[in-house]
Amino acid sequence: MSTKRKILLAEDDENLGRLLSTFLNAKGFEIELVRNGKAGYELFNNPKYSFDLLILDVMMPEMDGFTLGAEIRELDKTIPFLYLSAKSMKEDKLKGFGIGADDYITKPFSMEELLARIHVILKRSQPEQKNIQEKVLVGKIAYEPELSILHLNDGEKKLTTKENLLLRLLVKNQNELLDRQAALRAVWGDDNYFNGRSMDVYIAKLRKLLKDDPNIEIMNVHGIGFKLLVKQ
Amino acid sequence: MSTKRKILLAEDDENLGRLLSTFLNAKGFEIELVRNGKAGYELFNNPKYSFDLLILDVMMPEMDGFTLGAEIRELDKTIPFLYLSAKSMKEDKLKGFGIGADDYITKPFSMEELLARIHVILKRSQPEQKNIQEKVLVGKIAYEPELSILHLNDGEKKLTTKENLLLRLLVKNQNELLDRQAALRAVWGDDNYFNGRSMDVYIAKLRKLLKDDPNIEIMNVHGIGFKLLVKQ
DNA sequence: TGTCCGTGTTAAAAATGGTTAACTTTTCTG
DNA sequence: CAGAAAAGTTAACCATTTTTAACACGGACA
Repeated sequence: MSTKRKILLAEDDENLGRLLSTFLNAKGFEIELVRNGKAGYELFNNPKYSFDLLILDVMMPEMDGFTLGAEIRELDKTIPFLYLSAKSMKEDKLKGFGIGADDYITKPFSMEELLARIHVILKRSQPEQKNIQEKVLVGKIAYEPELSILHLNDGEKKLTTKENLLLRLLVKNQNELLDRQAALRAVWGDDNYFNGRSMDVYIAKLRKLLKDDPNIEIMNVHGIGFKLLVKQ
Repeated sequence: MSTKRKILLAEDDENLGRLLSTFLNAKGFEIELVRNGKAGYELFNNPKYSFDLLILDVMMPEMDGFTLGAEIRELDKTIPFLYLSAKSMKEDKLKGFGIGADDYITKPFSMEELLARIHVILKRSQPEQKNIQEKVLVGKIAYEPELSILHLNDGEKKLTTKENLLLRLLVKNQNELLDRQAALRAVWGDDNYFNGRSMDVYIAKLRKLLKDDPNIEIMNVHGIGFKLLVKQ
């Protein structure tokens, strides 16, 4: 599981700052909020922190967003940042892009649009190169989710699509509850009764496969879901 | 600096189309202009062309921009595209981003802003990449899509049209899912039952050819599509 | 303690895919 | 332009994957 994306938010408007902070936090980001450009510059430079994205208000006290963006660009040629601005004058936008911003959003904007644009930037700026070699250890059984392969005592077992999707979910939630409905929607797209019975069939199949390691157990939580228990 | 960046512009408004075309041309891009979604899809699919960026109008005859973007995204997971739209309704924007667009620009916009946003996208989108070059290595097998040639252990194999189109798609989506219907529409133009069976026959042929490298596998994803797995 | 509901398990049915070969269409070539 | 060769499609048969059905079990709760 990947770690949280860290965002430096420089916004002097207290309300907007708190609002954005809370919203993005709820969406799974880690936010550091500063109230002026100078503080933003210092935090960016503080070696204890490192960020995946910067969101800069254009108009701020101490040091405006354009200056901040430019100074940061001097230090880091690739870190993505975007501007929030009350003005929508063309020259400002062009100035922002000229400094090297990845986006320029004018207020008022919808939270959801900001979120969508953040995702676009992160997708392009850190292309997680998919490693199909990735191997996960489930107990002492090796599992290659990208290749749908389980390495058992008596050789490799090629998993079917559904087996693989379900096992992947269970492993991702190792030792935590995997909600029944959530799993159904993720694997079958719909949580109706029949898909539920299909899933139960697949749970049985996986249990049979995972019997290889006696410390692994797929536990049922009555009426709620399943839990893949891996005892050390 | 490499060759000119190629842009596919899908815009039904004749004036705007010509204007954009001329402007971007003057800025050093090579533009292919089409007037509806269907033509856009066909040009994108034409193996004689390859693009660095797509600019899609949302409202177009034959096939709207959203559908076009979605169909293209099925065939190519990484090609960047952006929307131009007269509407500025939030849901539309979110729909556009949801499909995988890199930007969503509402009319009227300034040419200079469009240009700035194009540069941002091109800067971030991997220039080294899956855009098929002259010669590609699939595992240790060399493949020349333009010439329909596969370099196998025992000499060159000249591929037929269908073999080549299908392999090209698989290679472009290397290690990612190639949707069954999308592939059928791209290669056969229609995803009816019989074309599906034809494709299965061609998958079998390609498997036989690719057996040359044991690290290559065309995996089926039941009911969904195929995945060309290339293990290093 | 009996009944309901959710789950466990197995088997059969249905859907989808793999492969080969026959057949049809297209392209090449004399 | 005819015949051959190549390419593409359809058919048939078998294998694999997924869904559905059937029956059993066990916990929750009146």
